[in-house]
Amino acid sequence: MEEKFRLDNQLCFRLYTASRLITQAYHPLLGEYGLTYPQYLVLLVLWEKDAQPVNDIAKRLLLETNTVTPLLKRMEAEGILTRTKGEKDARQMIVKLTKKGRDLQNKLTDVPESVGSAVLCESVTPETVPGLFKMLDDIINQLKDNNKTTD
Amino acid sequence: MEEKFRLDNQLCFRLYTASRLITQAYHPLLGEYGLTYPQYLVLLVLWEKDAQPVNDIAKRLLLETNTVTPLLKRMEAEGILTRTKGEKDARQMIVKLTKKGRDLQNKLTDVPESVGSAVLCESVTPETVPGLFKMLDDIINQLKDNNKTTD
DNA sequence: TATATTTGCATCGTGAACGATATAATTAAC
DNA sequence: GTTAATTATATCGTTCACGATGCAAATATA
Repeated sequence: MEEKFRLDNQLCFRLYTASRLITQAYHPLLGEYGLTYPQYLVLLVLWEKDAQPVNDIAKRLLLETNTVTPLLKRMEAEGILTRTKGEKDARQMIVKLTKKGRDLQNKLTDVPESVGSAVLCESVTPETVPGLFKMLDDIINQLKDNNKTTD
Repeated sequence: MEEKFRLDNQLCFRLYTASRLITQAYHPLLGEYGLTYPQYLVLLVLWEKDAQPVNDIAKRLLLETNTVTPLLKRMEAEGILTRTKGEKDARQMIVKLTKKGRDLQNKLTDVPESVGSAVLCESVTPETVPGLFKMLDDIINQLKDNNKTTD
């Protein structure tokens, strides 16, 4: 009874905490440009491929549209992107970066390395990161399917 | 420029997503008893050691008290725990489990294994989990210190 | 071509996270 | 023993997450 409930035996608590702490590490870097971490994720998606419907962005980030929509609206209010009705499909909202949104990539050029180096430590090195990625990807794929089929 | 900004190269996005998806896996199991995942974490802490001040619970979970206080109030409203002023130090609020809070441990007895097995996959096995734990712990310790010294 | 179903997005409500700030009790400094 | 600094907790405002629900456009079915 005791052992399985010990906080120190919980994978989820570690993931939850590590996620929160890395997000906090991003905070001062992104905050300089008025961005939050989820907004930064949206930028990563749009820098890879501009002009996507809300749904594609949500799917890429494994989030629901009801999370992404308000997030996009705030970014629109900041002048980072535009949301325009799709021409082919009037239900879609096509999200496009503005010049300001594109320019942010240059301003944030040091962010990935800065956070990356903050994370490096004894057991997390350029050699071990691929293995860590593999495990996290497997967990994500496992649960992504699981949380859908169990509906 | 391209490569370092690719979503697929981001450790944080993986941690963020994995954390969210595992939390979602807990949801149906905990929801049955009206609990959220952070509330479950509070229970884990109190099951290990009952009658702790708010600060000790917050420190254990690496959360701020302004996150934990409202959480505890909701749990108090549910009759899971009590919050009473400390006798030795009147600033402290001592958090104690009620019978209902203690009894939840028996009701949730299958939760750890249930979620644990949902996560198991090719690269995440009883053999590899300790290594994963080590990496996450190192990241957490690294950033825990970092986010404090950089103040 | 009507009607039913699905799809894409939005709105609403609740519960975290967390920075900033406030308040009261304790401790330290003088 | 006042006053100053610290500590423990709480309050407030903003931004996610996300379940539930609503609505309009598109697609499938009869």
